[in-house]
This record gives sequence, structure tokens and C-alpha cells, in this order.
Amino acid sequence: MELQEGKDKFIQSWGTLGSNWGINRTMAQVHALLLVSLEPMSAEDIMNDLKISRGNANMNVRALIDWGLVHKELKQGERKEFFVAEKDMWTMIRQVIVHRKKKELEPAIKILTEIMEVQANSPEAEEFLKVTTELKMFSDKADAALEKVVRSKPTWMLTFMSMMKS
Amino acid sequence: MELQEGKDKFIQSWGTLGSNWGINRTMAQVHALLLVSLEPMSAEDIMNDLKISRGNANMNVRALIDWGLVHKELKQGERKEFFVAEKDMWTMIRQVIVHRKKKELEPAIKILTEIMEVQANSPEAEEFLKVTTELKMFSDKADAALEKVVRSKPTWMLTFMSMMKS
DNA sequence: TTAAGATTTCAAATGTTTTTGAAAGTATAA
DNA sequence: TTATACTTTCAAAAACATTTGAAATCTTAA
Repeated sequence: MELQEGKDKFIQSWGTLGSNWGINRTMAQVHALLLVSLEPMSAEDIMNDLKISRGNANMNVRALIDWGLVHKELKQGERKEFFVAEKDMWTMIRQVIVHRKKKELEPAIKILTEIMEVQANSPEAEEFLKVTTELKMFSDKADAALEKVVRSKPTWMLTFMSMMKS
Repeated sequence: MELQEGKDKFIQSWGTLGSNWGINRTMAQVHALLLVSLEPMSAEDIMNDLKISRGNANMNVRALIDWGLVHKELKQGERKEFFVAEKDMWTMIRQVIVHRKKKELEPAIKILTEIMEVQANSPEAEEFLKVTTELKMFSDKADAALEKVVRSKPTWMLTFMSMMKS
């Protein structure tokens, strides 16, 4: 496979995968583009490569910066801003986990905590509390596990996997 | 908090959370409704409770059955079908993991495998391969870890957590 | 069979999210 | 300061996803 073909495929596919990940298609494509680019890219470059509008490019680059997946970079004597993707995969994956945890897990835990205020004064209420309590327990465990993963060093993942083998 | 208030809050919130989870709002609400219902419910019941159309109810119940989160149940002498949610939380969570893994992780691994065919015949190609190889490695590890979780017994989660503490 | 009860389908309507591009805003060089 | 290069905003348009409800289909009892 040619390099250019591989890059294009990566960018396109990452966009499609992005939507399955609850991430805007274009945001994922911009990310992929920056990931495989050796040089920092300007908004202009991104617009041209992906054939998207200025507003769209700007929006998604800012979202990526917000996620901590992309950084601004200034070039000597150049007035425009250039963008670079975080290339360390462990850092990148960690940022994604933090964001998804915040968006998907934490609000669920908050709601479950609230509704567990229901009084267990009937068999029906007990059944309801059983469901919510169990859900809460699993959510808390998942939250703690992800927190641990996020706080860990890059090499920890390997240690972790050998533990899982048992 | 009153039981009914708690139930309503659960159903509404589960719907909202569902969208953050890439799950259709109504599908999540139907699931929540069945989770907190003591009795099996008919399509009619679901329509009335959630104030949704017949077609919508039917579609989402079928999607839930497809995910393995809901089962059909027949009642003696009744012609209509009734539906019941899987109440065992471990089984439920396992089904969700299986589905999301299939939708989010496996396609990514497939694409990464394909584009790693690129020949490492230039510094640029090498950089590209470095990114994709690392991504693939992490994806494989995540896949293996989830597979392990899914195959494990309910109690395993607890063992798992104590391992994580270290 | 047939009729009634129940489920499924699907085209059109509605609702939501993303994208565009022109206008407004900002920063820098001269 | 002023002109210019660049970035950001945002309302309208386009694309995409969900919901409706009536018609088609399936199923069962008689």
C-alpha cells in the first residue's frame, strides 16, 4: 500500500469510526489528519486537505484543543497559527478516557445517587432500589477502574495486562 | 423521595444519558421503564406510559431485544406479547460491553490492521507506521481486557477491583 | 376459512446536529 | 493610526436521525 493511500484511508475511516464513538465526524478527521502529518498545519491547510469550510475547521480544531488532543504552535515570522496533534498515544488515549468518563459515566452516577433517596417502604420500592443500587455499584467500580487507568504511567498498561491473564 | 417520582426521574434521565452513550433516547427510556417495572409490559403499556407511537415502541423494543437487554414473554390466554428487561445487572452490563466493543473497537482494529500494510520505505512512512502501530497495540490491549471482563463471572469484578488497588 | 387482534413496515413529518460562509472581531506590521 | 492578515462567531442551509401513524402483514381462535 502506498503511503498516501494509507493516510487517506486512515483519515476517512477515523471520521467514520469517530461517529461510532460519539465524536463529530469532522473533528475525528481533523484529528487523524494532524496525527499523520509530519508538519504543523494551518487552518488553511486543514480546510484545503479536507475540503471543509473555514468555520468548520476552526470549530473542530478548537474542540480538539479543548480535549487536549491538539496544540497550537507558532512559527517564526509567520502570522498564522499552526496546529499539531499530541503524538504520544498514551497521553492521547488518556485524554479521551477522561472526556468520555466525564460525559458518559459521571452524570449517570450523579442521577443514580439522587434517585437512591427513594424510601424502601414497599416491596415495589425495594425492587426499585435493588436495581438502582446495583447499577450504582457497577458504575462506581467502573469509574474507579478508569480513574486508576488514567492516573497510571504508560508502562502500567503492560503490567495491567499480565495481571489480567491470570 | 416518592417511588413514582424516583421512577419517573430514572426513566427521563436514563433517556438523556442514553444519548451521551450513543443510544437512542427512546430506546434508553423503554429500557429504563422495563427495568423498574415489576410486571411484564405490552407494547400498548409502553406506548401509554412514555406517550410514544406504536411504531416507535415496536422499533425500540426490538432493538433492545437485539441487544439482549429485553426478552419477550407470553402470558397464559393473552394474545399480545409482553416484555421484560434483563434484571441481572452483570448480565446487562456485559451485553452493553459486547455491543459497544463490536461497534466502537473492532472496526477500529480492522482498519488499523489494513493500513499497517503501508511499506516503511521513507521517514514519513515510518512515522505513519509508528502512530498506527501504537494505536493498534493499545486497541488490542483494550479489546483483550474487555473480552476478559465479559467472559468473567459476576464476582470477578470484585477480585478485579482489589487487584486494581495495588 | 375468516375475522379480529396484534405486530411490523415505511413514507412523510418533525426534530437535531453539522456545515457553510459572510460579517464581525483581533492582532500585528508598517 | 491604519491596513492587512488572520481568527472567531453565528444565522441560515443542508445533512442526518428519529418519530409518527396509517396501511400492510402476520397470527390465532372459532
